[in-house]
Amino acid sequence: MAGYDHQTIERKWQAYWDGHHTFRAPNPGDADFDGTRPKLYVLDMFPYPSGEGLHVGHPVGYIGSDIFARFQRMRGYNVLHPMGFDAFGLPAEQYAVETGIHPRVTTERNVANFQRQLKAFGLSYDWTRTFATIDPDYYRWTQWIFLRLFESWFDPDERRARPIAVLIGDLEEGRRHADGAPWASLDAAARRRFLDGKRLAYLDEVMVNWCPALGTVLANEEVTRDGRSDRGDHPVYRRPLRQWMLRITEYADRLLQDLDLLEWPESVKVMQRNWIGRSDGAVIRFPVAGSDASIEVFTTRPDTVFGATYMVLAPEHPLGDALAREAWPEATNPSWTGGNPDPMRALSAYRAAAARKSEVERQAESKEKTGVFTGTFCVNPVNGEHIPVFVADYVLMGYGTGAIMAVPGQDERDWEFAEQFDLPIVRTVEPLAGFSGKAYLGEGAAINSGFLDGLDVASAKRKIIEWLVANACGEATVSYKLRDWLFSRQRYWGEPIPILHGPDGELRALTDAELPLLLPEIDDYRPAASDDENADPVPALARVDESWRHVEIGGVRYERELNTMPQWAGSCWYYLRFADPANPDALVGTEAERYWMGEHGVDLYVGGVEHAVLHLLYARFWHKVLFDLGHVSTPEPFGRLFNQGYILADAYQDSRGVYVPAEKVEERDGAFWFDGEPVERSHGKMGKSLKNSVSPDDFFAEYGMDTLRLYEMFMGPLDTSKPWTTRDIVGIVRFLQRLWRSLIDPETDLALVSDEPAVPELRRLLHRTIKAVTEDMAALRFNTAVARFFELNNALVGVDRVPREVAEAFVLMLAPMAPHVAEELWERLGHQPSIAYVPWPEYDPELAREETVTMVVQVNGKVRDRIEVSPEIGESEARSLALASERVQVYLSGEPDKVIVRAPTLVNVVVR
RNA sequence: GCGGGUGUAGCCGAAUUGGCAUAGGCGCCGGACUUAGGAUCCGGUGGGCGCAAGCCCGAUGUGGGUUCGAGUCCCACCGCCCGCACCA
Repeated sequence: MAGYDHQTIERKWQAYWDGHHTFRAPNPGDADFDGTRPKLYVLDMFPYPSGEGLHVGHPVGYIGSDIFARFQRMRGYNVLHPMGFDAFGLPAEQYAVETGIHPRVTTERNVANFQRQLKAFGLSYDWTRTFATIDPDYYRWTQWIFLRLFESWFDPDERRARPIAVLIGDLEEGRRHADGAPWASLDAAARRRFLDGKRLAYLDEVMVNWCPALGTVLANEEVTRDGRSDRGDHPVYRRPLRQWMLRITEYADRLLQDLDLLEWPESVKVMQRNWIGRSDGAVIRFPVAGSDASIEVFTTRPDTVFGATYMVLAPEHPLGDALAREAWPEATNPSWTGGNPDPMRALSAYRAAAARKSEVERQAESKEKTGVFTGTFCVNPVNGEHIPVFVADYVLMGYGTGAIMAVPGQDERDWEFAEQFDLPIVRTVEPLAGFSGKAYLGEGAAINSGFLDGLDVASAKRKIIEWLVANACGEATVSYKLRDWLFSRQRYWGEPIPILHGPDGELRALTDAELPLLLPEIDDYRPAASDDENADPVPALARVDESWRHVEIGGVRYERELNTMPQWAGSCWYYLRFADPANPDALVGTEAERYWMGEHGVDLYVGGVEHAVLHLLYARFWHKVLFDLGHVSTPEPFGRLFNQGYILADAYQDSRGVYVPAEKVEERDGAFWFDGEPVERSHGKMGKSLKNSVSPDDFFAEYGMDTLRLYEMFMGPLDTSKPWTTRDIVGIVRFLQRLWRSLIDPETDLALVSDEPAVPELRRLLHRTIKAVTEDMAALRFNTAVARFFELNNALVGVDRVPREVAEAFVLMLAPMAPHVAEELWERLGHQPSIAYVPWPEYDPELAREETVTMVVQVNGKVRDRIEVSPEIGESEARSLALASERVQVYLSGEPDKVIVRAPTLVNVVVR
C-alpha cells in the first residue's frame, strides 16, 4: 500500500548493482568476456573533486552518457563506461596551504564524497576500473609517458615521433648531420646539446608570468587584465625562465588535419583550428642599411612588399639593442623619439615600460599605437628604398619572427601607426570601385609594384615568392599561433618530473624501473614567496630533504628536477588506462587497447565545452606521440565528442549586489523578497558563486533520482543550456506515479497486468513508441523520448489492466532513463534482476506504421480539408479524392491551374 | 572588429528530404471525486464570431526573395549566447 516509494527503491537497487558488480565490463581474456559483441566506449570527462561536492547541475552530461551506455548494453554492446578523478592541481594545494592539511588527505576525502554522490545518481559506471591521477600506480605511467617524450624526437621527413636512439644511429652512421656538422666532429657536450634540442620534452628559456608573492609562474588565465594575480591580487612580472617545454608545435599540422577525421561539434573544431592558427605566407629578409645584418619578417602578404614603408620589431626582439644607434639621424621627426635624447635611451625606456605590462594589458589598451624609432634604416629588397625601423608593442615577439614589414596601404594596424607617426602610405592593391576606407584588404590588381603590377593577389604572391627565392632574400613559409607547451610548475601537488640534472647541464632520465618517482613528503606546501621581483623562483620540492634531492650514480652527483607537471598531464591519457587499469607492465595492454579503443577510439566522449582547446588539444597531442611510438593503435583518442549544456538557474541579489541564497527567496506580487528585503532576480549557471545550487541530497529526499534523471533529460536538448524550473518537476512526478498506478495493484502491491493481447490501437501506439524512442535514444534526443513516454503513459490511463506486452516493453524502454523504478517494476512483473542486460524491445515496422494517414488538401497552400486515406494511396487516387472534396470545390471554378500531389500526405490545388 | 551558434505559445520546448506549425510538459481556466486538497482524474487553453456543430482571420525576431508550398533554402538587418581578439 506504500505506493511509489522512490527512496526505498533507489537505495535497494543501488545496493544491488554495487553488490553484484552489475556494470563490470569484462576485458578480453576474462572468463566472462564475450568477443562476439561489438564494443562501445562511452566516457565522461573526469571531474576534479572539489570540496563543495556536486549540485544537480553537474551531472547532466553524466546522466546523458549513462542513458546512452545503458541503452547500448541492452542493444547488445560490450560497453566500457568508467569514471575516475583528476586530483592533482592547485585547488587542493591551495586548501592545504590555508589549513595545513595534506592535500592527499583532503583530496581523498573529496574523491570519496564524489563517488558517493555519483553512485546516488544511479550512474552505471564500472567502478572496478576507477582510479585517481594521484595514485602512484597511475602517475607512474604519466611519468613513463614523459620519459617517452624526453626520449623521442620529431622526424621531419616522416612527420612523426621516433625514438631518439634512431636519430643517434642515423648521426653515427652519417645518414644525418647535426645542423650541418658531421657527428664525429662534435665533442660529447656538443652532441648532448644537439640531442637535447631535438627532444619532444626539452628545457628552454621562455617568457613566463612570474608572481614572486605567490612564488610560482602563472598561466595566462590566472593573470588579471591589469597584470596582477587572480588569486591575492599580487603583481605579476614577465620574465624569461628556464622551463620544461613539450614540442606540440611539431604536431600542429597533424592536429589540424586530423580534425577532419572526428565527429565533433563544429564550434570545437573551429576553436582548435583558431588556436593552432596556421597561416601561409613568406619570410622576407630586409638588409639593415650600412650593416651586414638583416631583419627577417613573416608576412601573409608578400605581394604587398612594394608598399612596405617602415619596419617594426617587437620590444623583446633580440636585434633591438644591436640596431639602436647612438644618436638620432638628422631631421628625425620629434614624435619618433618619445622625447628621448638618443635611440638607446628611447629603446630601453620603451622596453622597460612594455615589460611591465602583461600580454593581456598590452592588448587591452589597443586604442592608440605606441613605439619608438631605432635610428636605423633597412633596405626594401624589391625597390632599394630605405625605410625606418621602429620598435612597437603592437608587434608580438611570440608570433612569426617577432618583426614585420609594415604595409599601411593594406593593413589597418600599420595604417593607424603610419598616421600616428607621419609615415608614408603607398597602396599596392587597386581598391575596387566604391571603396572609401583606409587600409584596403580586399582583392584587386597590384599597383605601384614594379613587375607585379596588374596581377591579382594570388598570382602576385606566387610571383613575388619566386623572385624572393631567386634573389635569396626570402621564401614561402607557414606560421602557427600554437606555441610549445610550458610544462613546468613550481608547485608541490603534481607529478614529479623524472629527470636528474648532472654536471655541465647533463640531463639524465630515470629508468622505467625507477618509476614511479614518488612525490616526497613535505611539511610546508607553500611555494617560496618573495617581495623581490628579481628573486628566482624556488619550487616547493626544493625544500625536500637533501637525501631525496641529490642522487649519486657511478660517482657522479645528480640533482633531481624540482618542478612538477601541470594539472593537464594526468588527464591527457586517463581514457587509455581505463581500458586496462591494473596492468602492472604497461600503461595499457595491447589487447585491451585494440579492443576498447578500436576504430574510432572513445566512441562517445561527453563533457563541457570549456575543455574545447586545452585538454582536448593536449590529449590529442600525447595520443599522437603514443601512436607514433606504437603504443596505441588509433591516430585520434576521441572519435566522437559531445558538449552538454549547462543548467542555469535564477539567482537573486540584494540592494548591495550580493547574491542571497536562492532557495530562501520568496515571490510576492511579482517581486522577490529575501529576509524581508526586496531582491533583484537574474539568471546564470547554477553554482556556488550565484548561491543558486540545488543539492542532490535534498532532491533525492523529496523526489528521487529517477525523477531527476527524467527531468534533466526532458528539459530540452542535451547540448543546450537550460533553466532549472522547480515548478516543472511535478510533471515528471505525475508521470512516474501514473505509471506505477497503472502497473501495480494498490491492494496487493504486486504487479497487475493482463495476459490478453493489447487491443490493436494500443499495440500500434506501443510499436510507434518503440520505434521513436529507439531512434531518439540512439541520437541522444532524450527530451523527445521522454515526451513519447508521456504519450504512451497517457494512453494507459483508461486501461483496466495493462497488457503484459505493453507493460514489459514500456519498462524496458524506461530502464536507461529511470533505472531504479524500472528494475523494481521488472522484478514485480515476475523477472529476475537485473534489467540492465535484457534485450531492448523490437518493433514491428508493419505495426509502427500508421494505419491511415490524414491527407491534407490545400488550395493555394492553405489547408482546406483533411481526408483519412490509406498510406498506400496512389497519386491519381489522391488527386481525384482531393478534387472531389466539397471544401475544395468551393474554391474551384472550372479546372485548377495545377495540382501538386504528394501522396499520401498532401495535395495542393493551385487556382490563379 | 572577426568567427561560431541561436531567436517558435504566458514559460521550457516538438517539427525526416521544403509539405497539417506549435508534439510533450509546466502554468492557467473549467469540471469530477472529496471534510479538504497544492493528491488524483476529465475537459479546455493564438485571436474573433457563435448556445453549438462550425466559420473567419493571424502568427515561427524584422524586411525582402525563390517556390504550388518556407520555421526549414537565399539576401539584408536586429536581439541574445559563446569563442577569439593588434596573430602581420
